[in-house]
Amino acid sequence: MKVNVAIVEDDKNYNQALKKIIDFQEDMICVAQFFNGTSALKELESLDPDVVLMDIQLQDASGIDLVFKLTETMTQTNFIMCTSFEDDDKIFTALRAGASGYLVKGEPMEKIIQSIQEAYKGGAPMSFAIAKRVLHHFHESKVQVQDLAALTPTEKEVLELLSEGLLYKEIADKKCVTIDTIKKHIGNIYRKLQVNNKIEAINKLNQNR
Amino acid sequence: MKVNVAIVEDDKNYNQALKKIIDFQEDMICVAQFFNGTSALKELESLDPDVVLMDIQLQDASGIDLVFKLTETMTQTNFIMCTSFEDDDKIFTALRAGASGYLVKGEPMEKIIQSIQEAYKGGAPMSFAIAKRVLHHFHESKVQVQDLAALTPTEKEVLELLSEGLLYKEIADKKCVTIDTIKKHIGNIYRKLQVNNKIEAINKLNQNR
DNA sequence: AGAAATATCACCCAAAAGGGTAATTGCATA
DNA sequence: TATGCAATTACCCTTTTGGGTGATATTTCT
Repeated sequence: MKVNVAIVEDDKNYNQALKKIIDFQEDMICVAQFFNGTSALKELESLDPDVVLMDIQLQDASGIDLVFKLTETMTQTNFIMCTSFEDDDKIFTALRAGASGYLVKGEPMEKIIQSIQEAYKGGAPMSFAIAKRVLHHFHESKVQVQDLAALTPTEKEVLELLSEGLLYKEIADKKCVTIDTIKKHIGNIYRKLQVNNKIEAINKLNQNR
Repeated sequence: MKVNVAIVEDDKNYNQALKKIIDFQEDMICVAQFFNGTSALKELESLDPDVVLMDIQLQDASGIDLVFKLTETMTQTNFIMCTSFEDDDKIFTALRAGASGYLVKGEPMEKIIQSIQEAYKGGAPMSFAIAKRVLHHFHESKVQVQDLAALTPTEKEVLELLSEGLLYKEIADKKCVTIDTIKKHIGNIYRKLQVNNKIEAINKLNQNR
């Protein structure tokens, strides 16, 4: 059984080139080519391809919006975003919208073929530049861990509950202590984290996870 | 120039097998083998390998802690975590600690070799199961976007400022309106998001990005 | 054993947050 | 044109939060 691939790409030459190289593979076939977002949005769902190569920048639509809408119903289809510029924000927006992979244009054809197979198998094919950004996204959390390390176990627990939206009183009830104790803990937390209110403390917490 | 690889793995057989297959490659060489965390922590830094294959579960240490410490100084080295069980939490903790890739044990040797090369080039090699989890991590954000969509542009802006830790008064000054206006906006935000305080509102915001 | 850190509770006070009601203006759409 | 929504301001009130000070018991470390 061949992998069914659809292409949404408004550069006609690139679209054609993709189709050719895909059809040239033994184990995959290009079942549809779209040159704009409107027709893709209308017809892709009924075609139900295994993998879609989706250009991010179309004249009449954003590839990200298309993926966002289409993934609602096409749960079996894997979308690979293709873009000519590596925009930091767009990577994460696209992945959140439901994309499985993210390639920059200019990848060698063999990398694209490999990515289609990887997406089909449930992986997350990405260009190196993109993978680096995604990694960096996680690595960012590493800064300033020493701040949180200064908190005692009780203080960490209180901060955790605070971050869930509990009031002082609710935390006190949960821990079976008075509200004054919680106030004391929170005062100490603020001093150690060098912040002045809940939000700033929670932001510090979130930076570290 | 060959890629210098170090192995930290307490399963002696697996460690040996890895070394053999690495040394068999033309373009890489195993420069060190460690069978416990202590010796790895002491000696890895001076060896300065290009890529380290790091077992997560060592008898005397956690591979994640090792990576956390070592990446502080070994900024040029790429760490690939190896684990026998795919623990959801551990993936993200490891990536945050500074790992470049994450493989489950049982990958074919060719996948491991390919991953070493990918890590060396700055990519993020991952087993399919892991890539799926990472993707899922992003896809999770997709739920409940409709809530935030109900906010007017002004309300979104106010919520954004609120999430940065600004006080009502500071938001009012920044937007050159009275504090009562801000209170009104925030009241509307809470109603639309069905929450009762800042923290809950900001949590909803963070779920969507 | 003594010192330091931690966890607990109490009281006071001011600032901030949250909820309710009401009114005005402008803009867009039915 | 009318209706509704968005944005703005005002005033009322209560609860929550944050900061300061001080005290006591327990645990931890030296």
